[in-house]
Amino acid sequence: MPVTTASPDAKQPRTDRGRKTRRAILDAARSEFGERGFHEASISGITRRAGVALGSFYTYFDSKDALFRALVRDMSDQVRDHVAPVLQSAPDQVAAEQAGLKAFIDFVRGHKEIYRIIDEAEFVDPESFRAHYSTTAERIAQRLEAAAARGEVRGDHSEVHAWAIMGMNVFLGLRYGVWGEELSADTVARAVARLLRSGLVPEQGTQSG
Amino acid sequence: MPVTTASPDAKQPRTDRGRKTRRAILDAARSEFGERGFHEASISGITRRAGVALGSFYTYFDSKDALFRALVRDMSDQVRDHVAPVLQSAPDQVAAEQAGLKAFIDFVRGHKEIYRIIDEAEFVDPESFRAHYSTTAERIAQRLEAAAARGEVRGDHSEVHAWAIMGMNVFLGLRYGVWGEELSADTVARAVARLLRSGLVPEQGTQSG
Amino acid sequence: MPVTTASPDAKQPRTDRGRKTRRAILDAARSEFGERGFHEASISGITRRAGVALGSFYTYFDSKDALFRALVRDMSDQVRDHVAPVLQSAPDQVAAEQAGLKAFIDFVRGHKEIYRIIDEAEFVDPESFRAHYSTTAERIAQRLEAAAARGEVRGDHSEVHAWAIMGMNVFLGLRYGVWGEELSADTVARAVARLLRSGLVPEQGTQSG
Amino acid sequence: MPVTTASPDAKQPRTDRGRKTRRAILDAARSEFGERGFHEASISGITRRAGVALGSFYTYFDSKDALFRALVRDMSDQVRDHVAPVLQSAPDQVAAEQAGLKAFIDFVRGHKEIYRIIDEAEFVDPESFRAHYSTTAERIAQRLEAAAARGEVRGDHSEVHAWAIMGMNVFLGLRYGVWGEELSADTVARAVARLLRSGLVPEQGTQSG
DNA sequence: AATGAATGAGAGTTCATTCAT
DNA sequence: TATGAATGAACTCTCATTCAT
Repeated sequence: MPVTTASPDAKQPRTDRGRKTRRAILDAARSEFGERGFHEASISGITRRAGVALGSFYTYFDSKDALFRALVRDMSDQVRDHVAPVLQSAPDQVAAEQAGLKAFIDFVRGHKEIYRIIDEAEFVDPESFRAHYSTTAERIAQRLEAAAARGEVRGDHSEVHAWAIMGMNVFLGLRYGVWGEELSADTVARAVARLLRSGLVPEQGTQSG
Repeated sequence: MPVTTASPDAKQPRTDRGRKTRRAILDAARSEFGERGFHEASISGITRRAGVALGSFYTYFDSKDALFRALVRDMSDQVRDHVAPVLQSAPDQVAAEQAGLKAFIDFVRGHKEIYRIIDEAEFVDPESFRAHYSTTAERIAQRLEAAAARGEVRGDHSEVHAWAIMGMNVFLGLRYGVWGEELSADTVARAVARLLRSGLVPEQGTQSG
Repeated sequence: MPVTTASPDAKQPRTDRGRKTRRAILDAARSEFGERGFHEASISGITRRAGVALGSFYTYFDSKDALFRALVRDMSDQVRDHVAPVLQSAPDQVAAEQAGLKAFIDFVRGHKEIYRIIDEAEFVDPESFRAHYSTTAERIAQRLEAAAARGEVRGDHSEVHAWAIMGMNVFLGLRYGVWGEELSADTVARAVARLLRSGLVPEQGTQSG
Repeated sequence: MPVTTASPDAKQPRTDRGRKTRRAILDAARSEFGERGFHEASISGITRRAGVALGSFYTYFDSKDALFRALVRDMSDQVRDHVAPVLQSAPDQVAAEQAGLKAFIDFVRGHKEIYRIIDEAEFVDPESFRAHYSTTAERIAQRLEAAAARGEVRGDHSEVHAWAIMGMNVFLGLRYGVWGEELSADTVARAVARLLRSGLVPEQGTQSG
């Protein structure tokens, strides 16, 4: 069992058959919650999709809530794992954010249920919801501060900037990842990078304040 | 019949007493939905808060869903009405967005339930949810395009910029309006305005790309 | 007020306006009960059809049940009033029953709601239901006995015969009055008369196997 | 899968325990619907009688309506199964109808709830109601036509005769099966048989006034 | 470990009836 | 006499959870 994500949920399967059942339930839950939302989703619907008996659910999860929490953490981790690598290899911080946004939109296009699941945590399990966004924002803020130390960006208001960037990313992911794909992920990310680099106002150098 | 607010819900009260009851139910619903969320909220809880009988609810609303929809539209309109005026008097577009964000955070601080209600529409009544954010983004995009015509901002990718700005505003409202008030609305709005004006990267003029 | 049907329902209107309102409610009730049945029918539906306010209903009727009872008695009387006259002028008893059945089917074709209303009394107000059919059967039995005294029919088992005749009439009315009109009322009545006159078996007495 | 009773209702029990529970609910429903009628009957009343939890009802039936439909079909089949055998062994068609009516009245005396249940279908599930009576009448008509081919009865108007016979049977069952037992089933059946054989009119042709 | 029947609290909704105006 | 808002008991149905097998 990995140390970092030792879960307090217990109910870990002890046999191979068990592991397979648990995995089937988790996958089914992702579809069910994604398609119908937490409240409309039902345990019986999940076990039906998973092809296991209703009662088996409680062999692996304590409750509907516990399953949902596990799923939110899982998806949150998946986003991070998908985006984190591309941040490393960028030449500067703005380029890193650009690459991150592109990777994020790409990920979202392949996992459209992520919005319904993470956003619904606001109602089902506010702690998970707060944890997800607080952690994400903090990571961005740390990157910005490191970049500021390297002189790449201004160092004031890193937290505000972090939340602003996260907000942009989330809504652009919703708009161009889930709702429509009129623009390529790359186009969107480049437009945002330019905004981050020099703002919206043209001909910066010649403006008199 | 006024064109702007003609509601298709019927069930409008015909007496003063009726109007007062309907208003009481709406107010109670705002609290109940805000505090407990749509699914945890109950009609009986709402009528208890409103001080009317359970059955009276159905004198004015067709269903729990219909009430929720009415509420979402109502709050959506309220935000717009609160923010719109301050946009007019700004000297330029960036200043307008700054004023708008400040007004928005202020509004949110006085109506913290707005997030729970509008966001939950994603699950309860996706159409309202989409309508709210699509409309909001379009309004921003139009402002940007008008500003571009005046030479105040770049005119490319107005839609992307609009969604980016809306995303920033929403998350900053959540962070500094609902979750905490460590920074003044003005401080946050100024930080964002500077980002919009000239980006995150210092000493713009001397960078060689 | 006629002596014979002095109703204990009280709530008789005292003005012309009142009489018109009461009549409107009764007519509306006939349609509503006929179309939707007693339980699906609603007082508000009836008053809506009648074009009067909900509360006005209770000015003229004590309850939904009382209205229903009034209606059953009313329709029961109407059938009788429609059928009775034709019985008088028949040359013999079988001819009378033939004329009665024809008149009944004709009446039913113009008042298809009668079955739903009278039959539903079995559930809503069993006493009305029993009263309607017992009275009808007794009337037939008395006619048969009078006819037997005149030598027109056999005199044994008049009650059984009365119920048999009533049963035939009711189901033929349902079949050829309400459900379909493939045969004329006259054809049906003549077929039944022949059955009553000489039975179903051909050439009595001379049958060879 | 047996062809004859393949029910489209799904929700069939898979264990013996389940089969017993389903049966208990059906039996309880028969009593409850018979005593109180469809609308006054309640699911909770049924499950209370059956000695199972309220929720268990929905393990085996989709709705109150679905249960009612199942019951109507069940009782309709039971009558047929009870009456059909005695029709076979009669020497001629009139004798068959006599035996059938006797069997029917006997059955009704042991199952007085059958009228309330089948008749209420007119309001709750008109299709079942029509199906029951149309099918019954058709069966009688076919018997009459076969008998006509054998020269036992007249062959004209078989459908009218079938509905007439069914109507007699139904009302005589109500009168002497459910409402009172003043006459034996046999007496009633013999009186009807004589009517069918030779009509109501005495000594055809030799009557002197 | 797996099954699926059983449980019952709790929800939204309807509508006959009352009553203040 | 007429109105229509207010009432609340009662209903059907859902589903997370438990448990005997």
